[in-house]
Amino acid sequence: MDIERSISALNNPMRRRILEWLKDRSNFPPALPGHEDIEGVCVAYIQEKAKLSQSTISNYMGLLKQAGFVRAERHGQWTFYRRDEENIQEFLTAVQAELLKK
Amino acid sequence: MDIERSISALNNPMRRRILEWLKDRSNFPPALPGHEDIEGVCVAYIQEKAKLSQSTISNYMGLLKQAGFVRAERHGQWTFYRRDEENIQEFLTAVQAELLKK
DNA sequence: TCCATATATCGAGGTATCTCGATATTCTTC
DNA sequence: GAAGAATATCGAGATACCTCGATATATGGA
Repeated sequence: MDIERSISALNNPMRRRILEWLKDRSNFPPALPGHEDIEGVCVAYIQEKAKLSQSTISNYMGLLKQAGFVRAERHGQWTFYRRDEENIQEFLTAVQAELLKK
Repeated sequence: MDIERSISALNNPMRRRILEWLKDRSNFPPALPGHEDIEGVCVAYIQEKAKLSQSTISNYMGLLKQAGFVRAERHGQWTFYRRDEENIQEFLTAVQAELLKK
């Protein structure tokens, strides 16, 4: 858990928005046929919603992954990203311990 | 409460360390004579501990203040900075609401 | 094997942040 | 009001971040 990297990843409005979008699969188009049971959203869907370039979104997801906020799972040619709730909770606990007085 | 500005202020290790130092007055030299009852720490003390230039620390404290993490109080030629626990708590609640799923 | 698709990586231009020294401002004291 | 001290602001060079298009890599299908 690298709090430095995590805060840095959060220091960008679009990356935070993506994290919010990923709370609910229904923020994105329906799953690809044959992939209905896979948790997570492919990069193309996130890019479409964010309206940023493919390389930027791929980079963002890599940063969010390094920060521990998301997990990536490859299925065929797609990479599916989903939130890592445990790590997110761990980060919140850590930042709270660092910021709060007692 | 500008979460954008707050996260940006936290996105620097020394600024976070200063916030931690300010949890406890005893992290700094004793109060100046005649100012024993004033809450907060003057810029010079923070600078001495941080070992960064005066202008940098002044700038950092300004950023922490804009972010709502500290309050500034002028007494004569000194500016005393102290943590704003209410705003810190408010920030933590806000970031938790944004990050946490339910 | 060759091609199309999805994603990752690379290189670069623009912008913001970091940090400093120099200077300005504010306040105290003589 | 002049000098000195504490802090704030300014200007600048170095570094990091943002974002893109171009290219590379991996996968699936004809």
